[in-house]
Amino acid sequence: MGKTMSLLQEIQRLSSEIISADQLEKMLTQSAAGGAPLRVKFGIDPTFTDVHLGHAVPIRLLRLFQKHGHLPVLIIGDGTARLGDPTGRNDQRPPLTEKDVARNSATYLEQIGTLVDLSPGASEVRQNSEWFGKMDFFDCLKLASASTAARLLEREDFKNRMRENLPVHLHEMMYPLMQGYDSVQVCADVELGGNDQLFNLHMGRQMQERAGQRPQVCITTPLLMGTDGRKMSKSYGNHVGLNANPNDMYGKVMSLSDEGMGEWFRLATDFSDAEIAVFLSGHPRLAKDALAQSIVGGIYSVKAAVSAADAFIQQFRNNETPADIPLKKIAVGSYALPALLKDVGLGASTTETRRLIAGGGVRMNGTVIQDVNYLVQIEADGEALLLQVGKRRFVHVLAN
RNA sequence: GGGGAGAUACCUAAGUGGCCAACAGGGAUGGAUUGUAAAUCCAUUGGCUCCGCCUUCAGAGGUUCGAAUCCUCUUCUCCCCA
Repeated sequence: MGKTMSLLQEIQRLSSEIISADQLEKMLTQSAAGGAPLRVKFGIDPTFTDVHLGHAVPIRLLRLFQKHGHLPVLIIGDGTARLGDPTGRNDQRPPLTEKDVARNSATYLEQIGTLVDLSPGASEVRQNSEWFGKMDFFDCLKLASASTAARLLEREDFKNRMRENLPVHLHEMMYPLMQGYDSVQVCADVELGGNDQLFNLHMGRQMQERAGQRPQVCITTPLLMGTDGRKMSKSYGNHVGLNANPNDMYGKVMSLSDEGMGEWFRLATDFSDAEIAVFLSGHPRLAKDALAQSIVGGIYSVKAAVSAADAFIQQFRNNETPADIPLKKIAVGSYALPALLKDVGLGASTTETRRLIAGGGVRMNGTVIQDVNYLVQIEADGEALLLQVGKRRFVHVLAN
């Protein structure tokens, strides 16, 4: 009983809303008293390949359930991905091809696998095309009859879009129904999602009730804000990808604004509230270092985290060159510096690289070059040339 | 089906015949500084064979010495009516 209570508390710490906590407590108690493990559903849309730390919050919660003997049921939304979850979007997502979906699903599972044990028996992984692929148009109509236009339009982002005179497509309104139907198909006991998913999770309860099942408990988790305080999103460039290499991941976390640290500690690390308080009362840079190391350590290893921290100090505090610099081979000859920079991938256009040069952002073997017309000789047996743009883009150039 | 409004660079959003490669804000990038890729300040933000040239303002035509701005058609969206 005490064990159930502490699990419940841990769950509450990572969640923003539980519908309902009483029901969850009952389920946990029942399960602990020899009942079946809870089927904890978490759905992901393989719409793009990057899973970031924001997604990791519900995944961490999923792991918590798994650690206590419950069964994660992962739904790969390969059926729903064809239309795209409208949540948080001002316009609809472009539809994906089957190939995109397959590739994205694979990388998703790989990245989620860093946090949750996905082996058969420990988890269940399902694709919702399994049931949606079999449905014909009449089944689809039947699904649509499960809700009403008014009910679906209650959704926050639909309401907003209607108010702003932006399009809301009919198929988008099907999305919550499909997600709800997934819950019916896998007989979910609990469903997890970010707190923008509340509406969709509720739909699962309704549809299960309609189908004569026990309605699932819905748990939403707070959304982890991006490094700049806005919603974490790849398109804002403020995300920390789970597949980022340790050094990048460490650096990205270090770019988090000081104000965001408390929440990141709570949602993305295993530190207790007391430990977090100690960090936050100390020096912000040290606190952020601990945060970054903990995050990198959790996904990779403590060793990787320590070395990422060292590399970071070396590169940004001491302005030394990093250890791993990509090497580009290039034909022997004489190059205008802007064109050379562009050729080795340090800029998208010569106009851009010219600006960087003029702005004092380009170094060659450690020396700032501000002459836009500078000519570089690439010799057959010469030493590797070190090109640097800004503080973190380095390339070695060698004749091939 | 009828009537009206709209589509501008990564995003938001000005501009309604020349002063527009296009105001402003956000973001991004570079520089200075520091406690970090925090904060703050400054600069840059279509391309090129770069002190000049080329291609942009949903798409295609047209009017004009000259168009993001005017006209015609097309595509897409929103609103009102049916």
